Amino acid sequence: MTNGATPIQHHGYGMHMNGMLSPGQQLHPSLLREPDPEIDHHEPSDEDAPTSDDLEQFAKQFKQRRIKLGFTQADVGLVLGTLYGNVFSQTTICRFEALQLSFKNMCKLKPLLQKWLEEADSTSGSPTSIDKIAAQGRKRKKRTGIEVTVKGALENHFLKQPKPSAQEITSLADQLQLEKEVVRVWFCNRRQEEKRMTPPGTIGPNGDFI
Amino acid sequence: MTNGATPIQHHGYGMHMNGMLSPGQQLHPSLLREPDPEIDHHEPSDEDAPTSDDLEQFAKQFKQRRIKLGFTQADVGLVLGTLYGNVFSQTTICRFEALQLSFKNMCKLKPLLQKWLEEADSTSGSPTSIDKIAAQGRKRKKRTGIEVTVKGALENHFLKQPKPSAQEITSLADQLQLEKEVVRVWFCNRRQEEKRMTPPGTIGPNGDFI
DNA sequence: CCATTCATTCATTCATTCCCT
DNA sequence: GGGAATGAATGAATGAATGCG
Repeated sequence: MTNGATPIQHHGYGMHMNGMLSPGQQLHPSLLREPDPEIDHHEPSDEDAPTSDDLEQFAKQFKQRRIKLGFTQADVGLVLGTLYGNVFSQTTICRFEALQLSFKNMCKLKPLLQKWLEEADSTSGSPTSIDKIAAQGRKRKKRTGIEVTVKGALENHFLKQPKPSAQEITSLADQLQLEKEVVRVWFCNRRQEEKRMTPPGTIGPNGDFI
Repeated sequence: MTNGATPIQHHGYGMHMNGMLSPGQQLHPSLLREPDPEIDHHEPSDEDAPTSDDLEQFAKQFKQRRIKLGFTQADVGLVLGTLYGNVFSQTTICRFEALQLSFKNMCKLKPLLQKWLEEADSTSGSPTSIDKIAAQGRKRKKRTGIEVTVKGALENHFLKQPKPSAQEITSLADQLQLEKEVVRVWFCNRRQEEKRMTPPGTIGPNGDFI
């Protein structure tokens, strides 16, 4: 649900109505200000091309400040929308903090988050209307649960061949009793994983980079 | 998970404004080092994956020492925060001692508690004031009380089908006169329970493992 | 005070969209 | 048809409130 608080109980299922925060979620009190009129401030002004270290550093700092200020990841995502017109999900903020985005993507988001951080201090509780854009209706495929053992098999294949051909996918899907599409998507996602700032297997026990 | 390493993160922030410790309680630094004959101490070196037995052993030992030292579970949770930056609730410490966390979670917490245990003796002054970040009002949903009979019904369904679909949840909620969300959360929690080191139904009357 | 139950926040996995070419 | 950005749904970690003895 996500809908904050309405007692209304059932709505059609399968539809989205998304965009929502977790149920019962109450937004940070100071949420929402007006959209910044000059969204277009993308001067090459200062921070261009950050280094990996910059990003790592910033991400850490960002997280700390966010927490101190009492915002959840979801809050931040929403505020970005009201500030700059781009709403982001909790997922994305989470990934940013954990450096689980591509370098390029990190660079893109950094300025937005940075600006938010700078402005976050000013208090003000304006009310808000989070007008969630109402949904649009496509029904989403039911999430497929992949067995651990099956995942292992996929992982093995990936190590041998990260970009299987259509046929390989088909036969693999066949063997593993999965839809072909599911297998294809799995590989897409797995490949993306390799491209993050912190690819699988690069983080030490303490969160240090290797 | 893709890899065994723990991801960066740590949590423990919180805005809790409560004062959970009772006022009278003072952590007293009477440090008695008791000669525990059979401490299974791994070298301070690092954390290698402990076995279930290690954990069980440690948890028991930890509890004993904690009590001897005169700390409550809440105290420990708080001190961890001041020592290492991660505050934990009484609940979490309780779960640790009772092995009611996932194996992975137990492994994560063990080093911290171990370290605290080692250092607990040397203290005497309790430094620190917990920096309370002013939390403010994000309102929490009122806790729903679920009737015993209703719980029974949920439990039955769980045994048949631990992962009900959205529709099942809806209809169940309908039958039981509960909010859909409450039902969904109930199932989430129930599933988690199964994943603890000591799942429901595995403890004998004496607290022994089965 | 400790234990348990309902609830929230953070992390990960499967899925979708939008280019591209 | 793939890659990149991004999200919903789900799982995992953790807590507040309550129960209880």
